[in-house]
Amino acid sequence: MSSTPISPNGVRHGARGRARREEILRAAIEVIAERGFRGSSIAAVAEKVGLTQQGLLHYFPTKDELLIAVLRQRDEWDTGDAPKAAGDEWTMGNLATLVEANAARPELIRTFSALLGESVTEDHPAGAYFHDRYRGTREDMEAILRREWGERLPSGLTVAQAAPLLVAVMDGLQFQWLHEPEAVDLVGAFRVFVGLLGTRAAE
Amino acid sequence: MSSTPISPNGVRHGARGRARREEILRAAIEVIAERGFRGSSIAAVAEKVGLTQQGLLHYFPTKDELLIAVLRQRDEWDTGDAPKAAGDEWTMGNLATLVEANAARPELIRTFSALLGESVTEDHPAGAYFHDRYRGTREDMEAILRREWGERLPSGLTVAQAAPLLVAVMDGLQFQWLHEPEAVDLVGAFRVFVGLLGTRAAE
DNA sequence: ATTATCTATAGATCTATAGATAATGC
DNA sequence: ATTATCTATAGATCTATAGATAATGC
Repeated sequence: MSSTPISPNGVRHGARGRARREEILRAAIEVIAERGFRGSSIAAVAEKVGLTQQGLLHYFPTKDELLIAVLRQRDEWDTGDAPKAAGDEWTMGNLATLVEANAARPELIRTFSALLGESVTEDHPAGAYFHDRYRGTREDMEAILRREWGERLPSGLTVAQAAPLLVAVMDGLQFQWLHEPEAVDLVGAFRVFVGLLGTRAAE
Repeated sequence: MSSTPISPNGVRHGARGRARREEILRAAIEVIAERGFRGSSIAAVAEKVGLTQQGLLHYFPTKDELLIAVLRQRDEWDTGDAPKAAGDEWTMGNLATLVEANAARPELIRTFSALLGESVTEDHPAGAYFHDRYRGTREDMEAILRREWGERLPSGLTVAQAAPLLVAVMDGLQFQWLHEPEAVDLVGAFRVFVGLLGTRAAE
């Protein structure tokens, strides 16, 4: 029995193959940022890494499986590179730092936003991913808010009320920022919102 | 000289044609809600109204022109049907009512959200539209906020700070709501946010 | 005349399968 | 042996143009 790792699609890969897969995923993220998922062809991704379309299909047997892998990888490069020190819990503070880091990687944001848009259409291969992700993200936000302020924020909102708003503000600001980066201060606006949540309401 | 109105693409239409155009736009909105723009074919739209693909192209000579017309029409059906009495100014109150009305028309929201996502990709035919729309919407929000509370809101934010957040919350909540309508209270969450903006901060 | 539709069709793509060949790794 | 790639190709689509025909409106 070989101990060679098996990728989610069952194909075995050595170190060489693993590097190739990552290269392909990087290219796929770029292509999706440019044309969305439905609008992009696997041939365009293949060309970017110097493969034929059929060569790429050796690593990811279908276009949908490539997308699933992209979503996983994107997540990792996004939150994985996060400024959160190992072992530390997330806090409102480093959440803002994450937004700051994102602002430096517009292609990751563009890919995410394009896929988020497509994902609301019927039978989209990213539909389940976003459905689950949102549920999880709201829970994560609740945990962070609770750790920071307890069940009720200084502004008077409950964590259950604030969490979806926090997620909405992050997603929504990204769209405005992608369309007009000069006019929208992604990080600044996010900080203002966090400040609003944490401001004590008058009696 | 005929007084027959001329549509944006230069084709003349009588009452018959105008009704047909509207029928096509309604079908296009449905198809885009299902498959996005890049993912949908004009043939699918044509079939919905009982035309051949080539028959549809008589009314909208290219797929892109169909999309532009869809965006215009969607806007009209959205804000046009708004609960704002004729002549009245927009207020925070009927903004919430607009969100309420939207929640009853998920297909319009789905079309909007899918197109918004696609629009951040390169050379997308809706790119200019969304760019301009965001700029305009932020200005509209600033005007509404200013009318309601003056240059500084009770919470301490300036209208310039609050406007992009207001837009972001609306867009962002819609995505969460489309993915999990049972878990996200679109109208309720929006109202909570408006309340947050209008809550007086403690000294 | 003009408007509304249709048939026919060119010319691009796109995904995925089949099967060959070259390179690598025990 | 297994992995990495390639050529060939089937089978679907998709947009848009050309040109014919039927219906409608002054």
